[in-house]
Amino acid sequence: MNYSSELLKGTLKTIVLKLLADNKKMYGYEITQRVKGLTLNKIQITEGALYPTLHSLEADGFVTTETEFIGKRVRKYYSLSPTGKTKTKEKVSELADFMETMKFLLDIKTKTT
Amino acid sequence: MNYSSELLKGTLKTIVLKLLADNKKMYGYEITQRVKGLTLNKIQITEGALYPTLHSLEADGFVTTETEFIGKRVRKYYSLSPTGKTKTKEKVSELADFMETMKFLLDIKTKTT
DNA sequence: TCATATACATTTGTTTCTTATGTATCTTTG
DNA sequence: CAAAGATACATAAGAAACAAATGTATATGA
Repeated sequence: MNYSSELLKGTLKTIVLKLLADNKKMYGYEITQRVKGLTLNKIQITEGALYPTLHSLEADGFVTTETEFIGKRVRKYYSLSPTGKTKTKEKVSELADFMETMKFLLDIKTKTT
Repeated sequence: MNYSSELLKGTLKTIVLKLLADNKKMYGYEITQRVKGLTLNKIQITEGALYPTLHSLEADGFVTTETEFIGKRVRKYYSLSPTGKTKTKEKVSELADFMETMKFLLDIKTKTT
């Protein structure tokens, strides 16, 4: 089982930033596998979502990259920049706050009628 | 303050369904005000988002409508259908599950390097 | 050798929202 | 009493963030 696709929207960037904050450097494919493993296959990040996200984070200066060769195959590592670390804290705490709000909304038993 | 807009994506339908489950019947404008009030202005549902969502829920048979006139002004009430009630439980529990997963992902302190 | 996994990337949708616009009535306030 | 703001519906155009599909290439295991 995995979640209906619309739920991931808006959280992917935060997930990626948080993983980079916890792991110093990671490459794209590794990120997809890590998330898949950590969430027991519930969240599967597609390549069409991940790579544009990583490129966008790089364009915004939140991550830096270094290319490494494993045999003949290229591997592109991503690391947080100083502003990226600040951004990560903001995004994570915003998402945590949002989840608290959602939890409250989903639990309410208000009666008006 | 309010959340960056992308966070609401994917949760709006669930919020609406849950409100209807708790309140028997509500009209569109009322829903926007209720959410605004309950979340202390953190979540403001726009009309361009809400009405298409309500129409979509109706088209899918999850809600039924009844029109009422307050003076000369029309007011359209929405109520959950039986399948809508089932759908609500599904969506709410899926979102709750997703939030648990996200909470876990955001708290991890895995070290690999 | 052939399927699967690893690893990057882009293109073309689709969904779901925001912003803007439109219509109309009701209420409050200077 | 006029004008602003609130109530109440709706749709259209555009943006954002994904999924799905496609492409290229190397490595590995059966």
